[in-house]
Amino acid sequence: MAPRTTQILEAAARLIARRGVRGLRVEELAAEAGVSTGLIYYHFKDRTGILRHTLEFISNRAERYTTGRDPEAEPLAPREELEETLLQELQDTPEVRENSSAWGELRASAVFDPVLREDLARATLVWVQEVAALLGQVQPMTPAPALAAAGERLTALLEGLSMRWLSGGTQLDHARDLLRGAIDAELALLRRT
Amino acid sequence: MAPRTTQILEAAARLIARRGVRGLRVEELAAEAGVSTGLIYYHFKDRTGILRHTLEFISNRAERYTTGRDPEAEPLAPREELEETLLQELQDTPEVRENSSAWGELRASAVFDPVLREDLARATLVWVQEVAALLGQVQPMTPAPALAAAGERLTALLEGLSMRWLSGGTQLDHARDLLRGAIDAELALLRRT
DNA sequence: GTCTATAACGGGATAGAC
DNA sequence: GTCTATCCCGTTATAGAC
Repeated sequence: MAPRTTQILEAAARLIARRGVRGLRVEELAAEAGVSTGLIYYHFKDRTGILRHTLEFISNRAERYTTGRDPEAEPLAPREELEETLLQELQDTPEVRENSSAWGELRASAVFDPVLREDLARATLVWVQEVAALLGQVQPMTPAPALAAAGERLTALLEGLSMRWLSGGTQLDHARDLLRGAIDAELALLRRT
Repeated sequence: MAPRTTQILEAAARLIARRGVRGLRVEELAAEAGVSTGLIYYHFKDRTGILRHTLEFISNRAERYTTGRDPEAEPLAPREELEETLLQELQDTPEVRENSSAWGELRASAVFDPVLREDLARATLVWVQEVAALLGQVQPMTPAPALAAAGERLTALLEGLSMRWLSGGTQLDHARDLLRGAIDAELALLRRT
């Protein structure tokens, strides 16, 4: 990917986090990225193309910051790794805020835009499986379907909590507590399976 | 509320469910409601006014269909009532689909539109408290904060699952199973409190 | 690949008659 | 309260030069 494209996609992620998919103006994107509108259409064809590529860009980036841990640090216990992975999405840093609000926007847009659905479903699946794998490390010997279900619930809950946080209804700390509680509940359930 | 306004709001709910908040065109709304655009602006002032009132309309309607049960039928056991109340939001009927997708849209819009936040927060609170009360009937003697937390988690999860359903990532039946599982998990947790 | 300039259009909002 | 007609602005998208 050319440096210019990356630069545009970074700007798009920033802007979507700030104004939403609905508020994204191509001209504003051009200004934010320091390029012309013409160049954007040259690279991404149309508005939907911009959104599609931004979704892809965002989910790649999320994988990176989820996976990437300081190699110096001692490896975490499975339980801590699970918790940390999930709680990482509930932090008030620019990058997380960007990813979360862009993700929420794209999820909402996908309801009405079939073009976005496939990419979104794929990215979701990857995420669910990652969480399910972590759950499996905490509770080995658990049947795969139970792990998958718990992974789906935890990630769906996380999306719900993110939206409430971003839309101002729920304080960040509170959302984090709620998520921790859900992890407890799910692990307790798995233990009984 | 005048019959005309209701008629317009019903049309708005339908249209938002079909096209999204972003896709809502005032002119199209007028056609759908069988009135003129002028009348819409007369009643609701501007586009945001339409959205605000539609949100209110939708959450009132949701309360109604949640609360309203055939008085002939025998009263449900608390556990069944809880489950039914929550699962009612995961049904493939026009009314539920409308409410859910409009709700999701408004939630997503509120992230970038402060005007919508207050109403949304209030409507959410009512809903959470209703679920918490039902949980309290299933598990009496549970401390209120634990009930509130479980209520918040279940409703947030439900929002997350709804979005996945509507955006095509998760089958309806599967979403319902996942929700039932979460109810189990939460009740098990409450029992240990 | 990148820019500037502009075409083309959609859609929010209002004025004024009835 | 309700309608018709219309203004006008913001936005997407393209043409064409460099």
